[in-house]
Amino acid sequence: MYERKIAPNLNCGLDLIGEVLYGKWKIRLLWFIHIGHQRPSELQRKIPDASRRVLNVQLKELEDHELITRKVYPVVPPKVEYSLTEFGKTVIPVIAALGEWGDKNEERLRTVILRELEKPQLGEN
Amino acid sequence: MYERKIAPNLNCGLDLIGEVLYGKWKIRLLWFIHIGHQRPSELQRKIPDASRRVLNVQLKELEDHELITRKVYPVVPPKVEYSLTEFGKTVIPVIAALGEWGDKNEERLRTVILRELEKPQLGEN
DNA sequence: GGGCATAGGGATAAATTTGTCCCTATCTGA
DNA sequence: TCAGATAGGGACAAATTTATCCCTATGCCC
Repeated sequence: MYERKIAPNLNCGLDLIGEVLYGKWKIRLLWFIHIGHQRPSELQRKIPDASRRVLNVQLKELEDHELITRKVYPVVPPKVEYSLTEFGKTVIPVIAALGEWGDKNEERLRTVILRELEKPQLGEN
Repeated sequence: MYERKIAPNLNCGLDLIGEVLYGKWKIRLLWFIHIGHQRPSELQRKIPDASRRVLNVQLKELEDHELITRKVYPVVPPKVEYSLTEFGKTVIPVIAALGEWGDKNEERLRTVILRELEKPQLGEN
């Protein structure tokens, strides 16, 4: 496992929430679990751009940070279900606010984002 | 300048907002500009853990994404002031929600975050 | 002049995150 | 028996982000 060489900043609320939500797929994972997709294979199908490996890693971190719980059913084939903890549920409105802002401004965001992606080779000196 | 090799996902609002806010210092920059620290040197003093270089890069991206504007005063020594655009102002409540959640749960977050940092060498098998 | 503050950029290195590949294990169904 | 679904981990590579170092330029102050 990777071991940090630089300590994180934990000065303010923004630093703290960043430590637990910052991760390419974490917010999506929380959201999908929230709306009822609780099994790893389901989540992987919902987020096909993420590799299984990374989803597992990020799920583990969410679990370590007490935002979700992992319940293992002693059956074969294995069955695992993730659920939001009470603590995890409290962060859902914040994620919803993020998503709403993104949706509301979809067109504009798409424009400014794609503009940067499409002409990186033209210097603007 | 770094050129992406993998296209970003722009499927939903969460992807879109991620493209413009994802960056170690971006949220902090927006916040500090919001509360009145508008000059680069001021921002650098407010965020001493970030290198000047990276703050400049991230400010440039925020500007490209139309969240802030950069006003240059033709004086010597140089003077530059960043301001939120109208668009940028609309994201402030979302950032505030993030910060509030972090502040409200400060103690718990600090606990779970530090727990992971402090015993990475003890296997849990 | 020398040093500091202002603002910023290029080249490159380091840190961190994310992805790929391959392996384990069990039961079901063809 | 062999393939596929289930869940997951180790080793390693690639991508991406962030930091470091050094450079430019001007005016002020001592």
